[in-house]
Amino acid sequence: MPGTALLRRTAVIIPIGRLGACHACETRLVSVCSAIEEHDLTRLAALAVATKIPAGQSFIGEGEPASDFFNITSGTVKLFKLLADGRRQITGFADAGLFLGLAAGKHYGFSAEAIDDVTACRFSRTRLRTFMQDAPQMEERLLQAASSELVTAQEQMLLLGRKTARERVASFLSMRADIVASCATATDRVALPMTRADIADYLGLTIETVSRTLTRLRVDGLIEVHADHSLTIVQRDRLNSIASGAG
Amino acid sequence: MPGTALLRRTAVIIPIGRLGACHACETRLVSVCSAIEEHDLTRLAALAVATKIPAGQSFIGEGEPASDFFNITSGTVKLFKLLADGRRQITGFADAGLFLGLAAGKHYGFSAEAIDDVTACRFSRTRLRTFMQDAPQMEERLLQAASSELVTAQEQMLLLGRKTARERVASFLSMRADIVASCATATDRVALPMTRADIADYLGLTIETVSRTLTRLRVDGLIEVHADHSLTIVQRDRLNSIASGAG
DNA sequence: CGGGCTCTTGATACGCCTCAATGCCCGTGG
DNA sequence: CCACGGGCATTGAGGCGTATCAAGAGCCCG
Repeated sequence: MPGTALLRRTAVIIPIGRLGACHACETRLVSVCSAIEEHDLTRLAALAVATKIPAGQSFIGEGEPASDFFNITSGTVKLFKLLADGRRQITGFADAGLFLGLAAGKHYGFSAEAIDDVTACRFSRTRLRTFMQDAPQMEERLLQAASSELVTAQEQMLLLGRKTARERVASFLSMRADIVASCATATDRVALPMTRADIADYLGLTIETVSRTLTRLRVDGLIEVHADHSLTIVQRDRLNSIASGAG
Repeated sequence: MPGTALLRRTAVIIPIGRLGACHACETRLVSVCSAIEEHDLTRLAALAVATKIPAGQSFIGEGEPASDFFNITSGTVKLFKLLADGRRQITGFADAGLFLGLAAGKHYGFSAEAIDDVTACRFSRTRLRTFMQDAPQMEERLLQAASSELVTAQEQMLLLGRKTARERVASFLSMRADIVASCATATDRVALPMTRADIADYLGLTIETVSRTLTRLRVDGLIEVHADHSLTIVQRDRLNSIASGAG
């Protein structure tokens, strides 16, 4: 069976204090906080607890009471679900700017672990709910965020249910390239902070198939793989057409 | 390739008028409208257009401007995405009470088609947005609905990425049984209004595999299949344990 | 320089897909 | 009334894509 993984849990997150830094937050423009007006930002800042999460640290466990939301400000997080025998499905990667914790009722429906060193703003759910009663733009923004995540989720279902390994990997690379493109820092290098095992568990494949598929994409001249966990997409259109099933 | 399907589109939905029937709506208690207080219901009713959608009718097309929300009041709808060559992934079935259209930005990210005869309340997105400015409970309720759909979506990703055919079918039947159980009408019969092709496209399998798997579950004494597109689950615990990967 | 981890590559196995045939149900028309 | 046709479901035989098992290379870090 594919997707075997161990769940390491240590309940240590390092709060680095209420910084009141929402005004200066680099990710504010792309994140849910962008909806908040100047005079409300100070109140929001009072709710936010800036935290550091070291690489490899698990900080949300499926089934635990859903007490907090997180807004990632740097680094990358993986979200996943497990079966009893250890098979793992990564349901998404959360990069800087992403709001985390919407997919939860009373309890989290997923687990979360930092891939590299992560900084995030933590919000108490109950306090944020109180805050939203005075700041309906925030609630509207969260609804937008949830809608956008639903679109992404459905796209991923299409990938998992109907795409071939080659199409899945092409889709993944294309997606990652879009994230890079949306950042200010212009570069043609696509960073892949996650391991092959993570990519495999995200795409519903095995490590070996991901590796072989990447090799074939490289041999076919579609990508160039670099040593530092990054790669360059040489033929973006062909990659996209493969990703959409026309390749 | 599995999941081949034709998209039939005829833009006919039959409006049967503003009924002002929100107060009496049978699905109100389970649907998003449950958040609305009595004195606001009349205003909501003025927005809702009750519509009939005949079986087989497509009424939302992926990529079209997302103009409306729908609240299903009877019947079952399938939501799906297509690849260029016709491969299809059904991302969900929407039964009575479900609110439809959250997974959309400016344009719908999916298509929708009635499986059997469907009745639904149609809401203009822009008008509903206006309504929500005075009725924040509605917005909060929509956020809840979106969260709940996200949880379901992640569960489905786990199914599509990591479960075997047997586990997928067991999960599907268990899910359907839960829906029946949540209804007032107590019965041990699980109705399957959708075809084998629909089930296959929902589970990321082929018609034949679904059929064979159902046969095996029947031979193993876990279910009884009836002639009228319904079945009975004989051993619910064993089915559940198969569904969760422990089978 | 060794140990562990990640990644790649090869040989083989297997679960599900593909292709094909048959049966069932039901609406239609003679 | 039955013959016919089309859609849906079941079942079987064989093939293919991805998983599994196994080995080795590259790399980081102590």
